[in-house]
Amino acid sequence: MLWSKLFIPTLRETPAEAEVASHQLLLRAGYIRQLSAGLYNYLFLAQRALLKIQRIVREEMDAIGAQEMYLPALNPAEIWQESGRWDIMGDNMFRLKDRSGHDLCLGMTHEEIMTSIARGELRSYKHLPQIWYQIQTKFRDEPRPKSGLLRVRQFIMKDSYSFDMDQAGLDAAYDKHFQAYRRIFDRCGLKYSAVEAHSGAMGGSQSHEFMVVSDAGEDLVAVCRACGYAANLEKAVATPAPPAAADPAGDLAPEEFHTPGRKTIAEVAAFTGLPETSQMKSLVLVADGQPVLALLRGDHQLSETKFGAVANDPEFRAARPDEIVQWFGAEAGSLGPVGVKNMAIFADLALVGRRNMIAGANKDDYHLRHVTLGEDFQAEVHDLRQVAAGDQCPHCTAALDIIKTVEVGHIFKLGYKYSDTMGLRVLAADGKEVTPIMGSYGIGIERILTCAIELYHDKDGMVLPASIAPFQVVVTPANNSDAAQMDAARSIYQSCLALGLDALLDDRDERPGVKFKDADLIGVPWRVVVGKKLAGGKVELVERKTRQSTDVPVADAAEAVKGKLG
RNA sequence: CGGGGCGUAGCGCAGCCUGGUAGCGCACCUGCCUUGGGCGCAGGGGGUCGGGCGUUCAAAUCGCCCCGCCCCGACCA
Repeated sequence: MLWSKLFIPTLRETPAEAEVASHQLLLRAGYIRQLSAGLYNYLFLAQRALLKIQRIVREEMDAIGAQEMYLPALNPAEIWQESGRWDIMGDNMFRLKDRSGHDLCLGMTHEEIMTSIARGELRSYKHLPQIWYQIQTKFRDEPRPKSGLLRVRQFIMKDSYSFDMDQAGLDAAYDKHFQAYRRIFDRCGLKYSAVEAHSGAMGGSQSHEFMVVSDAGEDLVAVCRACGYAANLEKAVATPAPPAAADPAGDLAPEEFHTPGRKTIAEVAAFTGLPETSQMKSLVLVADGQPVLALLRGDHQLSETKFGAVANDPEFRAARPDEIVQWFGAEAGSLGPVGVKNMAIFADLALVGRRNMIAGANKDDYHLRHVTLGEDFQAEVHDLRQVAAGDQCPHCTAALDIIKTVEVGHIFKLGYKYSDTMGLRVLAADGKEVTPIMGSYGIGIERILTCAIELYHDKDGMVLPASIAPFQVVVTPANNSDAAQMDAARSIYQSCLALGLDALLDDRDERPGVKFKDADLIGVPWRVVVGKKLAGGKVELVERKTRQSTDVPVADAAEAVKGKLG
């Protein structure tokens, strides 16, 4: 295509509202423009790159036998009410009414719709297995859209759903997706890792997230550099560092002592001269309308995901100050488990085997020493704590790192949640009715582009992998008013097209510096410069990534580019 | 939702404290010039100063309310 005819509004300066590199470059390179918070216009270049990504996704999905569909984004409330997600999704779902007052919503994912298709048509085990997918726009009323295309309210998602007769079938569908995802992200040039993930409260038995390491990311992942263990922090397990001080030995009884004004773990540690690891942290939470006391080692953090799963209420909340006073007779700085009878008590694993710790006395400005789990109070023991950097890897005992990542894909075994609640049944070979088992698999299309930019850019712009760059090569005549240069450039451009390359001819009447800057900015992987060396029959072939330049004869230029692109 | 910041030409900003003519750089248009890393000269166009109400002879500037956007914490591809 001819650059002079295209709409590629590059910016010399970085717009003030953009913080992360990919957002800045997408704006500067003329890929996108913002319409509103979390809503972006994808201009020509973005659309081209996204189409290339979608093509790769399509090819790999088709290769595992998945069938593409196109489904409504506008959904009736009823189908979401059937699965129960009309209420669960809360404010994250865009809702509206039609002219006759019926409730509708904009789809966030398509489990319900896919299941509704299946239950109407799949009748026999002979119809299974099936893998269905779509590449479509999804809507989520994000509490906080941010970071350019990383977290938005309308985005393109590839989501697929598998239907199988049994667990073994699901395992096979899951594995097919795992392999297909590897091929997709490899072809898009991403550096990523598949990590064990939390599979949600309902039914999920196994789950992996495909994560790209990036400071722009919001997901924390615990990784072991020694053995390769990697897990989302929501799910990660590890052995905590040992307590900083040994517990007092002996079968001691709890003993009250005065701690005036000491409310936080740190204040009590300073006051008693004992480390935070010698204390029990008491948190009061309300799950399913019932109060729960959660106990952790003083220096540990509660994992909200783990607690939500254990308490069977992912929407749990912290207790209000007035509730705490009502239930404990003391304020939040002086709470402990001893004598608590009116609620469930959950203790974290790290408290097992500990003796004679410090805890609140349920009396303002007083704490207890010599508190021991199982002797001075009883509790259900669960894994409640969030893993911290420096904890020991559960597989090899090396120290874990915690890194920031972006989730580009997520696969998980749904189980029977939708097929069961929405009444999907087929007849098995023995004539008995069976509920098929499902899997659900997503990929964020824009996130692939965003992550590629985050991973591959320099001070001059994007350095996109050729597989997803909007153009593979740009032919740049240095001086438009030199007819010989223009003729040669046009001829090379035509040859590139004839070889099937995605080529761009920068025929703009601009100075060479402008053309070079723009080409660098938008991230075209290869550039053919037609300039002074034309007198000697040569043009330059320049690689965006390395800046390496080689001279090639005019007649060979197009073939040379094709060779470089493989 | 809680906390913080910002809103003046397409972009980046100054002006606001101390009220009185709306300004700078880039971009854009015209002409000349120039042609290997965002050239130079000359001329020119473009503004509800986010919106509303108020104070004042007079408001971008002071006060109140609202809206929008960005950033930090609770959610997801």
